Amino acid sequence: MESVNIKKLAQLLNLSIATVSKALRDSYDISQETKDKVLALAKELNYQPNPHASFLRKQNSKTIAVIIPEIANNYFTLAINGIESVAQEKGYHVIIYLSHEDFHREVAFTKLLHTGRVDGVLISVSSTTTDYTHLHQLQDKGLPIVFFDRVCEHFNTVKVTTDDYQSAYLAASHLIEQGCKRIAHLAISQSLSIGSKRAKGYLQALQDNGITPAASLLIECTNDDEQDVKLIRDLLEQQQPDGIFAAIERYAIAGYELCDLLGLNIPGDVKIISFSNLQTASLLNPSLSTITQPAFEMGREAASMLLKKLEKKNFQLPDESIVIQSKLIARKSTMK
Amino acid sequence: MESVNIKKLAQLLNLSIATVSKALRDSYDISQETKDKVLALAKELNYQPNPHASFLRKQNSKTIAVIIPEIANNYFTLAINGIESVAQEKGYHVIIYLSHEDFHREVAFTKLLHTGRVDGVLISVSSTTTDYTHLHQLQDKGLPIVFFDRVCEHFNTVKVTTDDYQSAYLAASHLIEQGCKRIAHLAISQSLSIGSKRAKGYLQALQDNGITPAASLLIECTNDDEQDVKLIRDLLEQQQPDGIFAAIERYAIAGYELCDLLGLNIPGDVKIISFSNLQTASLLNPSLSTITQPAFEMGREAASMLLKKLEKKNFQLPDESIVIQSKLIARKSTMK
DNA sequence: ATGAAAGCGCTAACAA
DNA sequence: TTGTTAGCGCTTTCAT
Repeated sequence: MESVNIKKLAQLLNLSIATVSKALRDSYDISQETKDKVLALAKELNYQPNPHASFLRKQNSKTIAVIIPEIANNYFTLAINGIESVAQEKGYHVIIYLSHEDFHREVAFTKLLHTGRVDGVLISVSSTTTDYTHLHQLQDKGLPIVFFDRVCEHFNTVKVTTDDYQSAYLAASHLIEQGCKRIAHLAISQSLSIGSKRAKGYLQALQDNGITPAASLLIECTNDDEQDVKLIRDLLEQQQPDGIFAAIERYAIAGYELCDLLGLNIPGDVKIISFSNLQTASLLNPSLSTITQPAFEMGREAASMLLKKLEKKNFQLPDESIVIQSKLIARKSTMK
Repeated sequence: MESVNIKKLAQLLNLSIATVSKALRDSYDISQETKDKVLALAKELNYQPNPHASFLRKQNSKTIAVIIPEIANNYFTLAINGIESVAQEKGYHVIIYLSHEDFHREVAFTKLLHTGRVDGVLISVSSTTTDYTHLHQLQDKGLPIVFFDRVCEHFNTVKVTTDDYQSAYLAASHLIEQGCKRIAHLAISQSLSIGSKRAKGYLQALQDNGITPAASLLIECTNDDEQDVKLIRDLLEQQQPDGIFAAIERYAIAGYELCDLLGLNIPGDVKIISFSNLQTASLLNPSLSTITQPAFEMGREAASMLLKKLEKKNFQLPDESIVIQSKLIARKSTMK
């Protein structure tokens, strides 16, 4: 790779390397004339500063890491869109790491970030993460971290979430309003912030409406499709719920498939509502009632905070949650 | 960021920097004893080599760029999964760039890659890209480029595609078999490789079955949802096709929504089949017949070739197409 | 207004 | 077997 570097520009212009460097950053002790010459040549040769060399001096890489559990997931792709929109605007590069819901991979990734590869980290933790020392170690090294969606509550930084408790409460309440009595919750790992909040919202809604929650109706699903199918099938067959509130889209999809298989009518036999960012929710058979998360905005907000920290020397990431509301959209799957 | 570097290790161990460096890469002229000491301390302090400093010497960043038009798209997320699986296995980092179907952004990204930020590029070009000089310039600098899905036919490198022509031919043939006479094609930009191939396959299938293709039934859709809706609506209302073959998922979704709106029955009034990697194709109302692309495998294959080139000094990327077949899955939307 | 030179962390050629 | 040193491309302080 024979690239154009400052040295070459300097040679061609009969200037010193230092002068060229300063001209490129528009330093005020370089004459306009020289600047013009330098800029013109730089443009002509498509000069790009070497980011690695810059890093060594400036200690910044203009790169951020995004660590997420998976990517074939509408929530996360929309969040990435939000993140990328901010990154592109500010000239940052985005490295994507997929933990595949595996704590050990997540730890391995963070280890790779200990030395300058990125300037900051956006993370939504894996469902098997219960220990956050790998992230604390990163933070101790001075790397800013911002959480989104699946956050660590007791971490001194910004955490961008949606109103999981409230939305779950509304989802369960909606099922009750539509006449459901035996409402099941397909929960995601209770060690996740979103898992416990959504479950709590569900439980509270039942209680507030005089329904005693049954342990047999609160199913903690997994990351394994096959196992989830078994769990949900058992639920449908043995517990005969008349309402299902799915904590994530994947569980709702499995629910649809199983109802199909078992000959259960939605919403006649069982009504379903789910946290979901599915574009085709309204085209499903029947259309799926959803709690739609502000995925793009969450990504955007998380990235904005991180980049603000990176760009403004006096700005510290506050220890606070930024909550952006979800929307409940009732469709046919919860119709009376 | 006060990180552990080689200097610090050397000081703590009373060794020279060079010795430590060699011990870390397991050089054979360092004693086992020294190696053990070095490795132990490195592990204890969680030493990570600074990638930027390494780059300056070794001219490799262990990073690849993935440039794609968009990410909220099942094909691309699956492809990224494939790419990431290879990258993770080989210890490479993946930077994602989203061109949002905009040629100028694509060019801007490639400009940023001219100086060592990445070792190689995987790209699926934007639908507004007709000029490939930005990519030739990159290649001229010695950066290996591998295309996938939306390729540039006349580019001297590996191009990973699916059998677009053949699959389109099959899709159109399938509609004919199901009794369709007036078959429309919702085409994607004809300047894209996939756009023209899919259209050609469609046209050939009609001709081979004694149907004269009508220009009014070949609609080139756009990147703008609103405009597409108008185009498809006009098609449905004015041309009354009894079959639609959509080149990409998004057009089929729009078709579903419009049939709903216009009171057209699928598959009674109009049958629909689409290139699509939608997970919920079978849950739509009615379930959608698809040509499902081997997205994961395509990403995996493209990344494998690129990394092979990066890792093996004597391997040159051949000027060839690697074609992985798609599968036609007939569902209710094309039922007789 | 311009240039010389040090140094960021690392590797590798060469010396000891 | 270990150490010294030059240099990757850049920024920045300090001369000139």
